[in-house]
Amino acid sequence: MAAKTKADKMARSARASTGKARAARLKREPGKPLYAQVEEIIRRRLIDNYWKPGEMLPSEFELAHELSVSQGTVRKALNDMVSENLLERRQGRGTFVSEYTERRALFFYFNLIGPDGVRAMPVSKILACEQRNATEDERNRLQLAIGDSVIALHRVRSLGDSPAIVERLTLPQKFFPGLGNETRLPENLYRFFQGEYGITVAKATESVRAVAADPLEAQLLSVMPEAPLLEIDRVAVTIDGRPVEWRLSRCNTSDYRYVAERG
Amino acid sequence: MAAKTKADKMARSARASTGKARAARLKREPGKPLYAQVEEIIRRRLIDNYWKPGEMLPSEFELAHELSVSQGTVRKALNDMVSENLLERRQGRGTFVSEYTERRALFFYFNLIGPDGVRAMPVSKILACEQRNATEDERNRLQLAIGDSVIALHRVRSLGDSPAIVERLTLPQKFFPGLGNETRLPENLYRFFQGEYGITVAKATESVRAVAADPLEAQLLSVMPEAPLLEIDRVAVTIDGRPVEWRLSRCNTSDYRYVAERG
DNA sequence: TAGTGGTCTAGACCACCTT
DNA sequence: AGGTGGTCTAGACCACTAG
Repeated sequence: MAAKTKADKMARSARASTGKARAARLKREPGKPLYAQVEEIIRRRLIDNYWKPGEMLPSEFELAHELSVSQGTVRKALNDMVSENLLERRQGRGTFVSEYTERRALFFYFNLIGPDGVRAMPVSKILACEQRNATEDERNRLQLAIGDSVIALHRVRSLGDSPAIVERLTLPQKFFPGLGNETRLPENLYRFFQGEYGITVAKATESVRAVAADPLEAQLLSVMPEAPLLEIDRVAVTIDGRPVEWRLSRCNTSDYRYVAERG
Repeated sequence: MAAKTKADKMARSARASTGKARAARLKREPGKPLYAQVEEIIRRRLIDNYWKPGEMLPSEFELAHELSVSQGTVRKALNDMVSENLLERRQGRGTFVSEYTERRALFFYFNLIGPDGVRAMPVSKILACEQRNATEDERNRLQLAIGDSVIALHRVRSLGDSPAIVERLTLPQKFFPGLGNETRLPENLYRFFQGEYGITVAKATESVRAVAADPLEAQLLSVMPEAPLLEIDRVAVTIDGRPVEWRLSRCNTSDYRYVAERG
């Protein structure tokens, strides 16, 4: 994916010149550091898919020359964006736009782990998929207007042979043209969003609480009605802060735990 | 707390020279960056309480001179430690050792929030406090040996007038000499640890799951037996990685949520 | 061997806080 | 006014990766 052909390289150079023409030459602005302006420009190009996931950016030196700043300033901007997980840098290789790999997805967006500390990709079965107008809750969570359409998914996910999670997903229709009443979707949804719709999920906010299983959930998860379930409420947003998914998961945590680091 | 008197300053200078004598002059080591060595030295001094919480460190220039490296190298080390929450830097003021303030404690170590998004400090009531030998679970969590003694606390914490959390705390006796069968402890425990025992909690690992309330918990929290509760399992560790507290909290999350950021 | 990022230095100037 | 950290530059050398 990261391998570069000569054609790729030439295409990139061609775009680079249009980029140079487009980018106003950076000038000192009071109260706004140069490196912040560099970050904005790079962020903009990521949002516009000018540099695509997995692609290599120009070297520090090239960027510095293009934007008329020093290499050190570009370096600070790039390193800042690495800590936002937008870029990855490897000594001797280059700077790359982050991709959703299986490993990344597991690490960042699936923090249920088994008693042995191992994370496993779940297997999903879609129970229902419909298009309809957003409810009030959905409009609030996803910043939608009255009358906006959403795709609503209902699915069960299994961890190690047994059903463990019941999940309701809501996606704004406008971000996913052509995605209709699917019965089959890939397990790694965020990579699918990125590959098929150019939607890059950059981060997510989650909150969790304990709830009692309703009869349907109890049946789907093979637990007693009223059994305690862990509810995970997640809103995923793009690099530019637009919410693209609301996910409400209810998990049987008798064998799994949700982990977090503090400090 | 951060205000500096002349006496403070002179005491610091006096210690600084002993520090200089102690610290081997830094030299290039293959495979180990200079800034990493600077970090180690500073970290060591924090662990030894050579610089105490709230205290100001020498300026970049002074540290650079003392360790015979450039100011930029010291800067990188200090900024790295800021992102670990060990230090705080403020333009025009100086670099300070992090303290547990009320605000910090709430933000980092109390992530239950109300429906309005507000965090409130809970009020605790201690039900029991005993000294005894560590159980096997406790030995594993706190890295203790057979026969090591612990202080075990059982308490109920209220959020906004109603009891919301039942908590069991286990502290290795060896870290808290003289702490016995207390019935009264301050609400901000980590600041208490720091002030009274020189124990600085640097980070914590938490995992959560949903459980059913047992009869005692149900009574203490005024919920039905078997009601779903959020269990938070936390191990807090010091700067040098020694576990100093195991905390098992069971929370009524009908009004509160546990939040996390991903990405 | 050429090109990349990683480290390190030295020095300039700015923004902010304290006195 | 003097001291602090924040920004920015320019250039040197090292470590790693690739062809």
